[in-house]
Amino acid sequence: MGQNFTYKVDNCNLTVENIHCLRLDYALDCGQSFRWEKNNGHWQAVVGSHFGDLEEIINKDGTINITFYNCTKEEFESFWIHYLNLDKDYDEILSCYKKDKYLSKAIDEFYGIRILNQDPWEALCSFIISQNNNIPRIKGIISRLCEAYGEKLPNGQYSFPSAETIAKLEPEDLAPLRAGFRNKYIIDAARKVADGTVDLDKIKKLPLDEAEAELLKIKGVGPKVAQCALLYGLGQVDAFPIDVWVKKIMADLYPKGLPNCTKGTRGIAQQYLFHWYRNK
DNA sequence: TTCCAGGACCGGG
DNA sequence: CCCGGTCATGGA
Repeated sequence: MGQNFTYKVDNCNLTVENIHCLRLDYALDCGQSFRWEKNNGHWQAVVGSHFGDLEEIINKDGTINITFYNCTKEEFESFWIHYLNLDKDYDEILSCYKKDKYLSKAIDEFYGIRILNQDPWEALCSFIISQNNNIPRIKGIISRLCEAYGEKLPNGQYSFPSAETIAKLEPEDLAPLRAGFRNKYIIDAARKVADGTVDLDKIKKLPLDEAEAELLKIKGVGPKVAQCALLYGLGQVDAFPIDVWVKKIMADLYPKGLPNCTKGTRGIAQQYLFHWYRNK
């Protein structure tokens, strides 16, 4: 059970039925991705070279459909399933978490959070920008970065600029982003990714500690940013970013550490606990 | 005005 | 190794 969704194509749109554990309001706006916007009930963003235009519909029986506007079967299968992790059985993972007092509360309130499979470079760059910063400003900086150096799509939206594009710039060139001291970090990351000093594809397959060590070669990437990049962009579901909130959660609620049931998927537990604790 | 935001760097002890 | 100050920016 859990991931046995079905979908049908109607004209240019594609509707997915019987989706378990995905609420767009949570998954797309829980501090893991900074480009999604909700317009008239539609969640919209450029992701890679794709423009996502998603709408969630709650049926009378409580089940949830999601319509992907202007989306082909091929695009859905080759891209969106992986991006949204639709083939991962979250119900099975969460059913195990429910034995824990606080995780079960977080799940009751925020069922539908998912870890996205974002582009490695975009996730890395975004979380470099996130350091000592707040979410509205992070979104603004990333938006200006895309407008300045991304590719303009036919619909007028901009893609996230490649590491190769950013690598050719100097920190001063990024002044209009108003990212402050992070400019030099963005450039250093882009250059090391572009020239292979930091090989993101290789890092995907490394054990967590070795993967983190590779990312720490970048100036401006510490443990927190590295774990975020690993969790949100490099497919490492056991990555565990510790920010001020998670630090509080661990001290207040889990002085002896997270329960065993989170082993292997600690990043998912982290996301539920983070969102729950921050919102209360 | 001061404080704070999903941190990291740097210097000194 | 660990500690505090510092770093840009802008909203509260």
